[in-house]
Amino acid sequence: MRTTIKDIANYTGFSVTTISLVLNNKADKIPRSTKNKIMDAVEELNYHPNQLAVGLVKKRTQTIGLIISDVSNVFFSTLAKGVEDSCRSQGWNLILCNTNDKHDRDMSYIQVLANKGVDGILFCMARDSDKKKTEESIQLLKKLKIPFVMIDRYLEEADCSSVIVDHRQGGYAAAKYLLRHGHRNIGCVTGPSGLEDSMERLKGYKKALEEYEIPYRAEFIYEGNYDRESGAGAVDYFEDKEISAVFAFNDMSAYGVYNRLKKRGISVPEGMSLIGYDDIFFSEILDVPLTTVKQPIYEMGVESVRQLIEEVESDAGAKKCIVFQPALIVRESVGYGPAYERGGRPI
Amino acid sequence: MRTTIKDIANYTGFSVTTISLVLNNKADKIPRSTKNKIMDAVEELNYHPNQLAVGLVKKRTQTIGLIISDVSNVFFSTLAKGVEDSCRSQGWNLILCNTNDKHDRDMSYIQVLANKGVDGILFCMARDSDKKKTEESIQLLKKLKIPFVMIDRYLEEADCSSVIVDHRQGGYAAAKYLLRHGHRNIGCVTGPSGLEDSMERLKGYKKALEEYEIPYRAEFIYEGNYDRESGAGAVDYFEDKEISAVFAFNDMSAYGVYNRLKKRGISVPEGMSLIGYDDIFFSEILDVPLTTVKQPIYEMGVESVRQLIEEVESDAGAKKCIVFQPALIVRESVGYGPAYERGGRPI
DNA sequence: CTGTTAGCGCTTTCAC
DNA sequence: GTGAAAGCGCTAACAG
Repeated sequence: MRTTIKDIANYTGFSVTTISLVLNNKADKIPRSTKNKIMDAVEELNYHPNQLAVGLVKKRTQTIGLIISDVSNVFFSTLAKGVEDSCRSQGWNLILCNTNDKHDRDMSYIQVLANKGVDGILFCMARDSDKKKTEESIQLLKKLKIPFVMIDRYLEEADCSSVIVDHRQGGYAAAKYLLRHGHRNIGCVTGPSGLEDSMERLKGYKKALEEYEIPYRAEFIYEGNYDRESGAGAVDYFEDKEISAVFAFNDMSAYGVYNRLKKRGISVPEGMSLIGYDDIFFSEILDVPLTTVKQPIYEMGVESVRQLIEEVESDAGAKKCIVFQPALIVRESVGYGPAYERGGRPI
Repeated sequence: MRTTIKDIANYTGFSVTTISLVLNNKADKIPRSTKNKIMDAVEELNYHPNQLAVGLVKKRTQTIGLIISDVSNVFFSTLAKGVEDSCRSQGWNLILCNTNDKHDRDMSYIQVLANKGVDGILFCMARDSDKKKTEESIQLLKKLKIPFVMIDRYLEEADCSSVIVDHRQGGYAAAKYLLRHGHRNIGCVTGPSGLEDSMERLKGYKKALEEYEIPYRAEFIYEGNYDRESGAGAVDYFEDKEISAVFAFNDMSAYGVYNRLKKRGISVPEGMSLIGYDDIFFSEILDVPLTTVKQPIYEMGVESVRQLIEEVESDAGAKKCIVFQPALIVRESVGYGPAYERGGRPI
């Protein structure tokens, strides 16, 4: 049997109250000598409070839940790492929940976590969530009165904290970098048109064009699916479009672009400039290291925990939307375009 | 305030005992009518038992802890996915613990998990654990009487369950595949000589040579560090060794080999055959897709949970060492060697 | 068939 | 300064 607080009481001759008091640093009026005796006994009997009992009475467990779709996806595993590191450093624990992007698992995990008495939830909503499902999740969370912060998703209506990245800025930075290098006809390989992050990147791209007073041309946009095939398909599609650079909305499709170009004997960056998004680990080690846009995923994990704990500890607290800026990672896949040679307008 | 069992009792007019009985399916003698009333009330008041209270009295939490060094490492995130999936399907939960390979974090997490009342622990020991530290961890686990299964590490002495992969077999399979393709002079790029998995792969390699009655030549072995640089260094080292194939002990170093060969104008598999180990995701999408050895990591996660839960539920139960066999994934990086053309001895 | 009661291990109010 | 006692929400003997 584990040592309990009673054991310490018996062993030292004090009451459980006294033990509890000194263990919880509420022992203003208890003399050093008593404290010492108790601490010695704790050490000697190797006492560690049963956190189930503590949680039951304090209604705090120092535990949070992380709901994501799939830890084996590098985005989420990086996030989870940040979350876990942040938890540990503050003495908290983490319950991991994979939903495989199923909304009903979101729902059931929220309930399970509530039953386990987590103090808060970090919530990456399932991708299959439409407006109604989203609302349902949020509603449940609110009914259960569990503090939560949404990750990678911002909801105007839902009064809650979010940690997101500014994809528009990411798209803008990528496009502008290309423009500054003298590219004017820039093809895009987007993600599925339903996804907000893809749409935002596109908006950023448009904004950069506007700044350069270059008309937006729909035929330069190829709707992809964030996979290699999309990249390859885009190259075929762009064949007759006189494009000097491609902005792929993620590295996977950038890689597809790269391979298909190579197959056609077009080299990067000489024959075509290429920029990606995500900075997945092999982007750095390709033959032509990929210039790309990196999201501070780990930091988002860390920050979301900070925000969540703050809300937990202050009971509610101010809801915030924390926006992270992606960073342009310059490597070797972008060269100078025609406008640059003609005396472009580098800012 | 959350609905409690008392609320259900008041609402229905029955006692908490009766409620508890029907909720726990121990209500043999309770009439349908009563049951129905209770279930209706449960539904209506949206009652969910507080698992902290349940855990406190039952001494079971349906929760396990997973101690690994780093979720953001793809090996562990894949494992974690298997573990979590397996937990969910059985109604269990998972507390995730990252140690960054620090032994003292192993120790503190074990204690924390115990305090939280987990029913068992899946334990990937920190890499920095020497014999003494290893013993210390195991000792603690045993003192705490927490069922645990070791992952990726087998300890003869420690009477406990393990889930491991047969790296010797992996090394054997890779080497034999090369031999069957007519290669006789096969270079190896190993991992650090201290790591057991690397040593095991080497033993498998030797065993295959023996089977073919080919003398083992120490100069064909290049000690690497599981990184790209190791692969590049190996190519330089092998330059004057008349080797027709390289067995890299992981895909990262295989990739290093591949790149350096390319730089030297040697093509794979025409100029040199190459085989890797791990099957990391980009091995498949390289220009020359890499033939490699794949560990069933996800399945190991699933299986380790199965074993752990079995031990938890049977109180102790039989300790087992579950050995997984790696699989050879044949792609395009291995060609035929000199012995094959001279009429080799394919089995 | 159902209810009373005694905990599980802890915190906290209140009294001495 | 310290302790008795109530109670967190639940389960499980034991009665009846």
